Amino acid sequence: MPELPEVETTRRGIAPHCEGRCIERMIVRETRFRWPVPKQLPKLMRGQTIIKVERRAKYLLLKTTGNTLLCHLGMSGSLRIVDGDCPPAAHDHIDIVLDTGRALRFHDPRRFGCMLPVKPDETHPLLVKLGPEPLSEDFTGDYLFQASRKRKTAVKTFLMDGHIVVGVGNIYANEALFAAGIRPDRPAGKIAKARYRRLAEAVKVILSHAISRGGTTLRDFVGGEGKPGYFSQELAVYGRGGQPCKQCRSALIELRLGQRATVYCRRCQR
DNA sequence: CGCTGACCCTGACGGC
DNA sequence: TGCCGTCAGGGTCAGC
Repeated sequence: MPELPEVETTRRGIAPHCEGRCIERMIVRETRFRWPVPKQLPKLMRGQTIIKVERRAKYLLLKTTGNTLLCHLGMSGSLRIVDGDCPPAAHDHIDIVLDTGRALRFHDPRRFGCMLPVKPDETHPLLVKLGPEPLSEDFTGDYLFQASRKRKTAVKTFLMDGHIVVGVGNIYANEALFAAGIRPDRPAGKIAKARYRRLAEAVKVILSHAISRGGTTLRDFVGGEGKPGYFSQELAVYGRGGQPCKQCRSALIELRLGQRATVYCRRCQR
């Protein structure tokens, strides 16, 4: 389940194989995604050269000499480089065939992802209202403090809201709140500035660390070159409800906040 | 405007 | 063994 580190890992994996390469053709075997793939997409992209592979939030942007391809991996998606003669397996829905003889292959069993064209110099509506990147200098504890005033929602729900900050999904929200010593169900508007500074720092440290390790593989995520990320043993709380806290050994509490599994330590998080 | 819950989808897993 | 219900999850949208 790709979160920001997985998407960034994918970007770094595919960029060297894509940048400067021409799209020979696109093969679309399935169009039913979160938003349908437009019928004219292969025709639109054929012959364009990929200039740069960028990331915004969990979206990948393949900038070309024509349209930009906006791609989201959803929950189960992956984008990897395959040899041209590699036969498609189940759920290998889209191939972007490059002039190197290889192809960028979009695999997405649950089809929560998307692949959409964006005209040059346009910003897709999906990207307009996004909050700052968590690893940018715009994302600070002071910013979180300001944005959270008068908000009654749980701090974890607040942290996962893409209008506030992008790319912090369920796994990393749980982990960052543990690292910062903040209870996930505490109302966002009632948390002091100093604690938000700790939280912003924790988000940055955890995301950077996960990127340096190639993302968190929980089930079957693979990066751009097909290499799995590190497994989940470094996670302090996520998926460990009922097990002892790694810091104080008391049993971790598991509950649901906004439909999401939430795990925390009653003693270490206040 | 803020917040909650439904929804999209398939694979994994547990119970019987 | 095999069937079936439940869960997982990001992000958008409808409704209050």
